[in-house]
Amino acid sequence: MSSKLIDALTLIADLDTQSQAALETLPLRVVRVPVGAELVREGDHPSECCLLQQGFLCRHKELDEGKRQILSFHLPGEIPDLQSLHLQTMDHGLTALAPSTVAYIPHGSVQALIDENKQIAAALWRATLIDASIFRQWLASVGRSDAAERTAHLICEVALRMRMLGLTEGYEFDLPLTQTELADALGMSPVHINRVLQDLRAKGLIVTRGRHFTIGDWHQLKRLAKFDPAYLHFRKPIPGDFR
Amino acid sequence: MSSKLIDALTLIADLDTQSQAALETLPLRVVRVPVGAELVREGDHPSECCLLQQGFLCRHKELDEGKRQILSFHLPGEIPDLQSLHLQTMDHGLTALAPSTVAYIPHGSVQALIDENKQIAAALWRATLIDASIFRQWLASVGRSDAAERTAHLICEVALRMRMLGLTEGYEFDLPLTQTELADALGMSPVHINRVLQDLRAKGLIVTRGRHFTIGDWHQLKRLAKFDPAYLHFRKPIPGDFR
DNA sequence: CGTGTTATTGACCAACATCAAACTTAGTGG
DNA sequence: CCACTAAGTTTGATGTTGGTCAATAACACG
Repeated sequence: MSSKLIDALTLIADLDTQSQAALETLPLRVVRVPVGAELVREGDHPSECCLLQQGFLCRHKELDEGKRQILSFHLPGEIPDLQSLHLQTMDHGLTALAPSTVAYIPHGSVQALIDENKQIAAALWRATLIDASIFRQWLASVGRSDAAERTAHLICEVALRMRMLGLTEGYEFDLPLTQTELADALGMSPVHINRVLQDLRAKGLIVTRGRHFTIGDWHQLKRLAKFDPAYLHFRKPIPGDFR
Repeated sequence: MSSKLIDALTLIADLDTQSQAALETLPLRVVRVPVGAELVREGDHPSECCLLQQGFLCRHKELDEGKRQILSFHLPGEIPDLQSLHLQTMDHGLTALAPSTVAYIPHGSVQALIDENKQIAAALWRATLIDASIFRQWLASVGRSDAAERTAHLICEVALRMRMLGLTEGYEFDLPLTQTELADALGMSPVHINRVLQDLRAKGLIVTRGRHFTIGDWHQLKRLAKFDPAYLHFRKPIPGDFR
């Protein structure tokens, strides 16, 4: 079985078969977690990192008065807290937003692999740099674009990332998020995101049935979002229907 | 002469004398640049990275209609575009906000050092991870706190970073930024940042003479900002006057 | 079914943006 | 050293986006 991790890493970096085989040897402690499980907390000093195999995670910071900011979403194949390898103290939390399967990998095993395989070292570093690139994009969105553009942009991003990871076909996907969670990611209120989504639906840009999304008009959505996937730094070509 | 780079890296990572010596061997192409010089542009494919020796840089994304978001500020000793080592295409620009001295280092030389010295490899990776941590903090600030808190937070961050790098003593420092640039960093309008600054001055939290800042009341400022320096991941203790 | 969560709606309001003008400062050339 | 200019800062008036509050409706699940 070709692992999700390899799918995700080969999407952004070159890995020869030897490196891929080496990745398969990583010892995994597989755990199923329910919605709402906080895998890592702000302030923790993890000794393992966390490969998502199935499900949907987010990283988040809690602020006072119940406010929180979701910092990123994570899809199968990603290692959201790879940074803990070099940053001892977590500056944010990691939580499951859908029922998920997670594989814990001891830092020592990852470090050993990095030490002996430069290709893997580069790929993992690159993965954390792409993380950072996505933070920059979100920062620019939250700082400088309005609610509709920001929302559309997030939908474009998630849809494309899912597609590139081979998790979906075409324009349909599940976004296992409440509107409140969307709001926390986009820096807005639940009420307002509700209205924005209604707007996007009214314009035919998206269709939703519960948490199942269909993109109704990719080109319009992309244009509204001013979405340019360059910041995702994929090494594989983007499929025609998502150009 | 102990280099700024070593000051900055030993602030966040352990480097033995051998590693420090190795860093000193990096070939530097030193250039002086005026205010406004764009060292790297969005879309570029740099073959060198850029060590700031003197001055003040920022990274930024341009949006349409003249809008822009400043993504980070950079102080002497930092390598703002270290990421270009692994991300071929720049997803943002790098510009001097003060007259600066910059040392270009070929990617090849950095990579060679990384390949042969694990301590340096770890330190540089860690530096990019701290970058990312700061993006997360900015994202949370822009997304979830109000103008005054955000502004105070930025002032705390820059003041502390300067102090930790040994660029300043006490509570005084120069911030070579126009209010428009501050606004672009904080995701607000120039008019509004002006009013927020007036407020902070009126409360005695800061004193400004032109672009020279003095922190009038660190504890109050820190409290208003809800500033917790953990996200900067320093390995050295924070001086008493900045606790 | 009943209960808790999530989505939706409407009324109202606050924070912040925009616009335009006046004022200050720093830099430049005569 | 002064006048001139351009850049940056400050102010006031006004507008808008999006937040808050509170109630209702729709689901989801045991």
